[in-house]
Amino acid sequence: MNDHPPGLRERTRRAVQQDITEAAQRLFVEHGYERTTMDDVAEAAGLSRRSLFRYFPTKEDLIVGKFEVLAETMVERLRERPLDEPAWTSLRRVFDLLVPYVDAPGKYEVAEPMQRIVFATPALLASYLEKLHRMAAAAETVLRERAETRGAPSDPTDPALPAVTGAAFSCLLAAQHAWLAGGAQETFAVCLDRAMAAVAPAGKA
Amino acid sequence: MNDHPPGLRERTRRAVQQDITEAAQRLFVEHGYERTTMDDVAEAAGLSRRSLFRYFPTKEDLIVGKFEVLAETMVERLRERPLDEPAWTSLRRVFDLLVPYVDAPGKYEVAEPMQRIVFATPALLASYLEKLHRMAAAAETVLRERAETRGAPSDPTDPALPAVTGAAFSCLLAAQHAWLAGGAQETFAVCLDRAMAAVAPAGKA
DNA sequence: GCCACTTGTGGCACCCAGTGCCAAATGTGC
DNA sequence: GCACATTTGGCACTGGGTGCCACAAGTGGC
Repeated sequence: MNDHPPGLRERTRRAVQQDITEAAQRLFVEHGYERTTMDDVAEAAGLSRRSLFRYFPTKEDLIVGKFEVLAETMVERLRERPLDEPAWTSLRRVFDLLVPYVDAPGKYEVAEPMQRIVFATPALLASYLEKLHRMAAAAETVLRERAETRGAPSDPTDPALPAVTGAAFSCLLAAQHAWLAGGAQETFAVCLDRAMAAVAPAGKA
Repeated sequence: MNDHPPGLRERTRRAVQQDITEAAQRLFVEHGYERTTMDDVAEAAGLSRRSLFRYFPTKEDLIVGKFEVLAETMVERLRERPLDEPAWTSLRRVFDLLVPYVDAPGKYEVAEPMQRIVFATPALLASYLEKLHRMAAAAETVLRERAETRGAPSDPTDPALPAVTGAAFSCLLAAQHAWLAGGAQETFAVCLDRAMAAVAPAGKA
């Protein structure tokens, strides 16, 4: 709705946001997530606690906040997939969006400790799982629309579609976990392929 | 380790716990989860805030706490399944443990609003998803052990097994959601069957 | 350049979940 | 009954998060 070339306002905001995440991640790696307070982050980022909360509404968002944007991009990509493609394949292709986030050259050193922190911190893991769940729900909606334009019944009370999309996201999570456990010796994309091949639903839903 | 016949101590504790959950659920249904404070619950249950936190370490546990026990029972049941049974089938059978919690006669009126609250409250949903994830991890461990006693390689960095167990739990979640959406016109067990049939992995992991 | 106007900032007080500590009450074993 | 362990509740404190408000800073019109 708003595609002005990014004004100065917006750019400084993004810059500050970037500064904050970097400062926060540094602190989290150094002292641990739970032992780092929002005051610490604010001080390290050079702004007031009150303003910090205007950039990141919750502490969790300092880490898992970026998935908000990702979810939207994912939905867009999903719409662009060929209409006759099986849902499972579409989802696999859409997950490629995550790849640059984890094993792009150079990104690993940053992404890896963050992911470890997420899996090690109950509150963060919970928040992350919830975000994934919302992404899955959004994906499900798109898939349902597509099924209908293709001319399918798609009973909203039938658990088949949510089950399949949910399973796909479980594979995503399993792949992420395996990638971490294996010390990133394998590509994330390879882990993802393995995980999704292991489940590979029969029904095209 | 401790199977004394439940002493008086333990019994009163359970009774109080029961009272608290009932009071809490009543308040949650009446005023909503987030607008109900722990002080409110304490007062309604007739004990001090401080003691309330000794029975339920977090507010979320007032609702999703019971899953702790459930997870243990699930693991036990999983061990009792025949060794040559495919993981997917074992998991389906184990999920039957949940059935009495949701559509036992009479339980519906209590279980249904609680589930709605969980799905409607981000914090609760997150907490619930995390518990499911832990259950899945526990199940995965058991399945891995079983695979090994059966004489299988089971590389701990292979995402196949976690993917399959994760997918199964996704089906569980989808079934629950569908059951709620359908106003419980279908049995929960039926929803579960439908969801798991829709995914039905090819590899036996 | 000044003037209105909108937007971002920081400080303050506040709410609520959760914890450590301690003294008083209450139950348990002998 | 007494000595002991456990439970309880009060209190003060931490930390995440919000509403409010006064003030600074960018923005646009002239």
